[in-house]
Amino acid sequence: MEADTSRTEEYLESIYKLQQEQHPVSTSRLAEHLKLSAPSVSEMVKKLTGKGLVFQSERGVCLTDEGKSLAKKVIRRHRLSERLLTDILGFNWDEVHDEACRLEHAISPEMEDHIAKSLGNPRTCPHGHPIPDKDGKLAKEKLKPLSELKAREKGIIVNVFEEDPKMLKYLASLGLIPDVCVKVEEVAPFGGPLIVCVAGARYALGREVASKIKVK
Amino acid sequence: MEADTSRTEEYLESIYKLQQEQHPVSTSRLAEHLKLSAPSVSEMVKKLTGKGLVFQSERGVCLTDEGKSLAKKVIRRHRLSERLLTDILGFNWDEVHDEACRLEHAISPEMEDHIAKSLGNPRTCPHGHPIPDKDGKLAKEKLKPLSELKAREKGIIVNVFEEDPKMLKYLASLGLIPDVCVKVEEVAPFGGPLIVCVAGARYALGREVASKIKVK
DNA sequence: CATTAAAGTTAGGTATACCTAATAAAAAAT
DNA sequence: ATTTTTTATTAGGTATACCTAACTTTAATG
Ligand SMILES: [Mn+2]
Ligand SMILES: [Mn+2]
Ligand SMILES: [Mn+2]
Ligand SMILES: [Mn+2]
Repeated sequence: MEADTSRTEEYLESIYKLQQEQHPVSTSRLAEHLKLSAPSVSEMVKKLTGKGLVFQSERGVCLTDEGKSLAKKVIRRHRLSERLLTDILGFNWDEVHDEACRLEHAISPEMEDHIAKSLGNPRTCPHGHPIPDKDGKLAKEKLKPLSELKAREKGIIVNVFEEDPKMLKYLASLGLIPDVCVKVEEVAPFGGPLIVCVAGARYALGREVASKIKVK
Repeated sequence: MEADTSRTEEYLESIYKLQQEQHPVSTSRLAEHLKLSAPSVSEMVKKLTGKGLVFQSERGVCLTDEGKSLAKKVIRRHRLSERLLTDILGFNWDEVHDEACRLEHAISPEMEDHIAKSLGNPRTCPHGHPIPDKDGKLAKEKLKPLSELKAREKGIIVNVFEEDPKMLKYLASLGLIPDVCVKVEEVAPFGGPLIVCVAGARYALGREVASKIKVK
């Protein structure tokens, strides 16, 4: 039962996020996401294994139940922080990720409760991702990336799997934010762009970008 | 121009606060306030000296101009955090110190600005201490401890120099909070208690406690 | 199948910030 | 003026979390 540091939290958070895209998380992806060298991550993963927070399968790192639970606590604090920053402090959605990534380690359970209460127990972060509740329960919906819609199909944006401020700013400038209805007008062949219609306007969106936007 | 860590900030903050009570700050007082061993503090002070943030005089540690400036930035973030916690998130004044002491290191200049703006540029923290402005300017008033008032003298509480939650809770329960008018009814001799009148009620207050309450 | 490339780990090292035990210096008390 | 006490520092050590360079293992490719 060793003390848990903010670095531990940061690793677990990253592993949790990455495993949503691809299940066992490779050391190299983790290192890239955390902007650390591979050996640093390799070493830390060993320590996390020792603490019973992760285990290493054939193809990569997996969270244990305890690790998953801690990760969700961190993610709850992260997403509540983001909401605090946008809804109360007037930040834009593209400015909150890094800020929240620091705040999440400085927030006590009491502050977490106060934020949740003040915000009226929000269900999602500004990017549309669900906020785990106190028991770690996470609402999961069946979503598909916008890039998989066919021509003339419509969808409502649920979330945006992206943390790069520039990309987020760009998406917001097109009105591609949660709860907005998008219609795919055309899909260019050979992995080409999508022509989408948002609030009456038409835009060409690269596949890569469109794959980050999850719709229902 | 080395990177500045949260520990550096914490030391400078403590030194700044302690020097207000007694100018050059002794290693032992600093160690006690930071809840660290004397050798740890001794060592860290040497490092801070190397960074040009403090210097050691005959009787103790003093902040350089750069150290003072950094300390005031930390204190600004601390006090703005406290205000955020009480005014927006609904904390009581006795619950915010430790929380703010962690938040202050996780807040960017942008967040600092957003908090200040959202709160309407508050001039003081919930305990009545002035919030340094962006340029480090600090409003200073001539105050005296409540314990120095004579019988039948009145004062308005400006601030409470105390961070212990229990004490703060006690003071709030008596209504001894900033902007409240207190009248000293009697002063018991030989360092005995003061009988004070607050909002029509009468209380006996120890000298020690009364010395923490600054009035004008 | 052999070679090359990618991914992961070991080895050895650094910086930061803490600790206890021992020692030195300064202040207070006798 | 000694002795005692307090205060400060040095010495030696630990934990955490990072690094580069070198090596090993695994996967991909000709
Ligand atoms: Mn984070
Ligand atoms: Mn988010
Ligand atoms: Mn602090
Ligand atoms: Mn305060």
